[in-house]
Amino acid sequence: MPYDPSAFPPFAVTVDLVVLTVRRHALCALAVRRGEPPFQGRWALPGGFVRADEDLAQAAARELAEETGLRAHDPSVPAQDNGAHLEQLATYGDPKRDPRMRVVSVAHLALAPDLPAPRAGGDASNARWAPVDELLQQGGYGRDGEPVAPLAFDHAQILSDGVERARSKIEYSSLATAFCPTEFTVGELRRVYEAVWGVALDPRNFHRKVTGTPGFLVPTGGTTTRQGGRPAQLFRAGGATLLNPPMLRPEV
Amino acid sequence: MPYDPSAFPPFAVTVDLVVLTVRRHALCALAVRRGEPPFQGRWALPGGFVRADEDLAQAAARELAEETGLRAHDPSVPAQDNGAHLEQLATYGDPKRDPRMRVVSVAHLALAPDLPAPRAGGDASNARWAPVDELLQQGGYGRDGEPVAPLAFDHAQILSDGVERARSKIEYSSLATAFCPTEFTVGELRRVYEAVWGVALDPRNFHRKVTGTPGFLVPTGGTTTRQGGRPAQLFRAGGATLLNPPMLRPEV
DNA sequence: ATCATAGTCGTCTGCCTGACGATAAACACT
DNA sequence: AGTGTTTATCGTCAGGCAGACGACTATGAT
Repeated sequence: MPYDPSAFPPFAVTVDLVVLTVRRHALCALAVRRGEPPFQGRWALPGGFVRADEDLAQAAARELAEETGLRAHDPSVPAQDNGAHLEQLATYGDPKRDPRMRVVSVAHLALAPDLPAPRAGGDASNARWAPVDELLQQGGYGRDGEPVAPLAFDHAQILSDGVERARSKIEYSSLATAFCPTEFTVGELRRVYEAVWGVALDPRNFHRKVTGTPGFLVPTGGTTTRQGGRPAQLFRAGGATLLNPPMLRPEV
Repeated sequence: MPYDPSAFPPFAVTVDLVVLTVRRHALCALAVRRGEPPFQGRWALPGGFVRADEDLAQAAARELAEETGLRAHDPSVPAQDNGAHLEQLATYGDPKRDPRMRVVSVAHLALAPDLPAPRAGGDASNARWAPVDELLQQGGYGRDGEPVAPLAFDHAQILSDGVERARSKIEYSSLATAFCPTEFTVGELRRVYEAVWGVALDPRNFHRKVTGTPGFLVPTGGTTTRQGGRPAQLFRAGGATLLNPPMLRPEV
């Protein structure tokens, strides 16, 4: 095909973000309320246009910072604090996914520790952490009794893909620690797995597995009783990124 | 951010293909020679612009058919013959990746059985299957003694990501069968794993593993001696897509 | 003091893998 | 026909790891 600038159609390119966190034992995603049509008033994933001089990862990191104040974890700086994990998820380009024009969206997945209230342009009522089950259920009523509308555009599909990616990725990587604060206990880490997978795990076997995997956890020396019960050792995430053998997700 | 058509820059969107196959015990990728600048005369991955009314997967399937004659496997039709596996790989959007203009490329990964000669616009000299090691090595000389130039654009990165995806995906899925003809032997399947991973596997343990995994292989009843030696049973790919427990890749 | 809660250490059993011996069935020679 | 070579296939054994679960420890709440 010879090069002809008129031979290709112009696209708008956006990044959309699936920002996941664990709050109150539930896997939650960041949702923002749309202020203008289409889908005005509906919840959607945060996102925005990629700028002319911007890489895709930069655009995703910028949007993440704008929506949450989080800085993305630079993979070259292992021991960075309070940064979210950010990775490209997939790209969605159905010709009809945006009724206005042809938009290709490069979705990214961010995993963040539990945060204070979100902010969207300073307006808290237009951004919230919602349990992913609630965001993904079609119709019906949420836990507060209000009717639930499906997410705008194809964002339910994107969110679903992001959740699936997170579920499988914590199996074979140490990424579950991205949901935890800098220092955390084995029990807190276990509750992350339980929230993301939606299952109950045996505390004894889990403890044996994570403390026995070299490089996964580094003890800080401190202890805490913030969960009640016997004081628990505090750990930081170790240098290992890949878990081998992986953490096994129970059947069904 | 209010909607303003002038607020976003226009992008060109392309699909690039990493088409992998196993030939003569080596993992090979399809490369095409560029006929015009930039990178004129250099090898590149096949690809092209996404059309105005086309989904990304459609565009990838169209390019795959144009370059190889392969039809992409429709995931909803399990027992389809001679179709290639096609999946989205990742999206590359560095502002400077194409010197002409801002191009975002949605790379796709295709796994195909060994094919006759490739064709690129009917001209065989402009398309070839090349061992991925050869395409990825920087400079130096290929096996035929000719100097090796790096792939055009960021295609070395894309190819490298595609190979890594294929290597990890055959661990926990039955995708290795996508490299095989419709009917194949356990030994042929083992040689696929050996070529993709670049390791030697124990034939006895491999045989035990694949024949013992329910749904992976279905015996057709026939046998063949095309590999020499004792006749081997022929199999077809079974319905299972996920391998649990996975096939373990040897260390190092 | 007693209870509830959470954390930590052990034990046992079964499954899976890696290492490897042994046999089987073809073909290519002599 | 016999011998060697090649590939396929079955078996055995030991070690590692996961699931199930018992036991004990150290807090705070009542």
